[in-house]
Amino acid sequence: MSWTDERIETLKKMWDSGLTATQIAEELGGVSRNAVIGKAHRLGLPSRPSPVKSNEAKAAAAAAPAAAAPAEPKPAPAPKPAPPPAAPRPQAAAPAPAPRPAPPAPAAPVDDAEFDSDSEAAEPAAPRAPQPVLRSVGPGGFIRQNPGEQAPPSTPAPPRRLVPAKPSEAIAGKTTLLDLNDKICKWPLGHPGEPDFHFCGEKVNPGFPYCVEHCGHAYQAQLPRRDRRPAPTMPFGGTPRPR
DNA sequence: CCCTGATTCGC
DNA sequence: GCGAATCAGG
Repeated sequence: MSWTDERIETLKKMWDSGLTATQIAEELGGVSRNAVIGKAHRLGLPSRPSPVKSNEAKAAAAAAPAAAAPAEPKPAPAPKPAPPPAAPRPQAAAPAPAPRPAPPAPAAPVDDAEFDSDSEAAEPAAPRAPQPVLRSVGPGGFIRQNPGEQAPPSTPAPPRRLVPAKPSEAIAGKTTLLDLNDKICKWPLGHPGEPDFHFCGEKVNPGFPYCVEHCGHAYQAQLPRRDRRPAPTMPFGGTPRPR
């Protein structure tokens, strides 16, 4: 399989949606997850929380002893033909202030307790809210980071597809991956790979990856423990609606 | 073990 | 440019 324009586009969007390389590979078909990752990097797509610590400082010595390392534990920073002006290794790439769905976490129980105007100001309309301890919940009931907050290296474990990729052309008028862009709500509905998997598609709340409505679901103040329910776990995109 | 993404390097 | 092999952390 070759990287056609459409396939690249799909890759970008799925990558941006926080899907794992494996999921993307399966969805695209004909490619391995390595291919997806390799392509993603070649495309310059933003790095995502990887299990591997990003030791920028010491990373130098961690080159590639596997390929050809006879027996020379020479940690000497091989003076490679380093480009004079530019930085040697653009390892630290932390641009996207935009939160992305991923970190699984003890689903934050969200009772249908509404936030009145006189209550906590957890309005999504206030992206730069001074509140430091304002957690939010992502599409699977995942704890999310606030905009501008760099994600701690939490293990991304988006729900796995349980069904093989299907042609899935049963969806018409639905917002598919191909329809995603910076302006529309990326709130996923259904599971990737399922015939009816699609995205919200509403206009996003500026500064957020979701529309106003889904921001309301995604960004909520952490409720007091006492008010939590044991496990209101919500499957990936399981029709997030107030209970 | 499994998973993940990052990186390298032969093609 | 591509991606298998490999690395490395969780």
